[in-house]
Amino acid sequence: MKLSQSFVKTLRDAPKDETAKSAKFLVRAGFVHKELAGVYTFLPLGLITLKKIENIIREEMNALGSPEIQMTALQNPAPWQATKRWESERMDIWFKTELSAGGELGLGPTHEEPGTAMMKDYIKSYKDLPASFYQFQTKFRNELRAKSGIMRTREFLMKDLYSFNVDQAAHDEFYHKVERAYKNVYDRVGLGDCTFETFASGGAFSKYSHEFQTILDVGEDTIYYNHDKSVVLNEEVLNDEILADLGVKRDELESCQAAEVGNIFSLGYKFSEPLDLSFSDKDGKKQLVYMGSYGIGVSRVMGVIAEKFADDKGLVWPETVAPFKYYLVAIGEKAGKLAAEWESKYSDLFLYDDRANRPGEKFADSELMGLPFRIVISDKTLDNDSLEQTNRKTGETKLLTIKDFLGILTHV
RNA sequence: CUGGGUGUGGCGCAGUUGGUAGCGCGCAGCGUUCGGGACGCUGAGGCCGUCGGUUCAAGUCCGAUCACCCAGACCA
Repeated sequence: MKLSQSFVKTLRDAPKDETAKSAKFLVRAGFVHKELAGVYTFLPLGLITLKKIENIIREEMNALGSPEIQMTALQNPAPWQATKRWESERMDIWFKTELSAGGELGLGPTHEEPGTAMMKDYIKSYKDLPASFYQFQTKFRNELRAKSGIMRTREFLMKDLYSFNVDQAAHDEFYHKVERAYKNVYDRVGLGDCTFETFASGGAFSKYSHEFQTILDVGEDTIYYNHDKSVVLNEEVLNDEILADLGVKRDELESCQAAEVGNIFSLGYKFSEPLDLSFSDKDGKKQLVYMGSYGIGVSRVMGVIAEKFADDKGLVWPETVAPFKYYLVAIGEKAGKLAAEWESKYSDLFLYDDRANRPGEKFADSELMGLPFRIVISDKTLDNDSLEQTNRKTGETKLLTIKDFLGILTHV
């Protein structure tokens, strides 16, 4: 892609209303554009990054054998009324609106209710189970206070998965598969080393749930862990009961800040009962469906990655989620022609800085945008049939021959 | 929602005791530059968040309101 077509106008100074390091860089580097507090447009570079994360999650969800669908943002109040979650006193994050013809609608903050209600049409018999589906969808939450750039917003992209099983044993088996899939996701986006499955409150649904928490200074949650981090729990469940359940003592736990990047819940009959999602078992007896729900905030994960790896010069994207692998800088006329050629041939790999700016600015911007490698070709290097490759993370620079480099490209 | 703070060209900021707005960056043109955010000259761009008040006169004083930020609370 050509930088001139990427809506990138890098800023020397971050707008003063951004505080989080990640938000400052994401705005300065032209990944996102702020519309309102907690409401962001994803510009070309930001959207490509978001889609890369989305695709990693999609692959892992597909590997579970779960199909992808897309539900609606607009919500029918009826199923929410059935579960007593329509009233704003019970769910204070609703964005509600109304139909011109009369009647109220909501903008979905999550999708347990419509998902459960919908499945009444597809689950009739034990033969229809197990079932599950997932989606990527824009969620709306009327947060009292948005903050930290794209890590806590009022409109955000979420992957949510819902599972339907005949009983708890069948559910538990699927739940463990999702746990493993989530670990794969965090490994693949580069957060594996610093993300831990954490005991958390089950809220209204169950005794405990599991969250995936990424250790992060500016994270909103406090987590506690034992020496080898084999036991990690959220502060909200730090009590004698769970300490006994987990077999750890309070004084052997340390704490740190962390950001929640995913959660998995055993819902049990919490939704199937009020919405009457049931099936006929082998004896023709009616049974309630045992449910689970599993979420990953895709845009928040992007924010956490940005926050986690940024250094004082800018963003540092892991290769798996970077919008492009190479930031291409050409110095000189001959080099410019070659760069344009590479960009048109491998447009998914190169972000070609085709601006008329001086090299120094391009170098600084390449560091701000944080692509894994910067490639510099100049008429000088071309005379030696070579180019310069700089690793964004380590700063290490090496010379490669054009031939070797093109060889690497064709193997990507 | 409670408490605190901020709104002045695209971004960051200054603006004295009220007298009709300025700087840096960015942007446009010309020229010199061209491997680490160059330099010179010229130029464009602002109802000072909004509404109302006080005053001969308001960016500046008063009131209201909106937006944004921080801390807390909240957070399937």
